Amino acid sequence: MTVPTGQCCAPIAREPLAEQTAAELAVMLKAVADPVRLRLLSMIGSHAGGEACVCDLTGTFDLTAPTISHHLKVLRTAGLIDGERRGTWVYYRIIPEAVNKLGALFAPLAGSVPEPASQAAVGRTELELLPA
Amino acid sequence: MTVPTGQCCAPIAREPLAEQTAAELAVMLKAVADPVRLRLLSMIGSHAGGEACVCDLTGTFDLTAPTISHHLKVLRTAGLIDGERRGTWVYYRIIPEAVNKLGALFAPLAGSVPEPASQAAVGRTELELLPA
DNA sequence: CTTCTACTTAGATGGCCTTCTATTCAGGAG
DNA sequence: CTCCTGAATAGAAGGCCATCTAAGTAGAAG
Repeated sequence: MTVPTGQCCAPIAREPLAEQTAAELAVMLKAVADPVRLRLLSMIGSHAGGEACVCDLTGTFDLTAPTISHHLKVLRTAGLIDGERRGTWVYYRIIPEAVNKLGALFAPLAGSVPEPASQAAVGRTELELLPA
Repeated sequence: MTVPTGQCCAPIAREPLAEQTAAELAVMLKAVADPVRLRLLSMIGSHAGGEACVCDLTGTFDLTAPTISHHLKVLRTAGLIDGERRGTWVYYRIIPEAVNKLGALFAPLAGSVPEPASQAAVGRTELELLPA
């Protein structure tokens, strides 16, 4: 028994992903699988106050405003960020639950170095994959 | 100070991703951002013995063998899996470090519920993003 | 050596995706 | 009201990607 068959690894390595689950996750992953969108998500998430104005984002890239707007829409459609207009500017913020869902997919892979497992149930949302 | 500016969230929300880092991560994410490849990765990772023969994978999909082979090559090129031929069959296995790298990107996002942070340094590889 | 099976490579096709320019919408200022 | 700025939408062009069929390679078996 090389693998204990209990819960040992990342959800993705625990049991085969159902077809529909994979399709749903792929939508989110596809939104993040772009250098520009990945940086946008990172810039929004790391911005002071947890939110960033579009005007803070456009200057960083050699892209036109409509292109940035398009990428933001992709992220928003995938449920990763949310936008709100306040006066002249539009502010975007990360939706933590969505990001956590991606993290939980790959996160706790014990791998070749089986850690002492000292933080079993701390209130994480590791298994909340299906109730999308 | 709404955000402590210390290490609080997922790496992606801690500081803006560098351009090159985002490009490298996007390659890996793009490999995973496909329903078929996501299921392939899951099937390989969850297979008994930690490895799966190609013949075990082809039957699950309504796709031709060359298409499956193509997807496996994408996953292998991205560094997510590794393949080995033993006799007649070819066996693929997951590369845990690569999957961990994706997990670490999104994983420990405290989000709206700041947990007591009881598992600061357990030996995780959370910060091993840049030394790709 | 020939043949069969498992898998990969080569090349082509259709669709999706990123980016642009041009236009439109939303709010504030004069 | 009119003008200006910030942002989104519309539509088009070009490239990339998933999939297929056809052909090639690797190993076992007769």
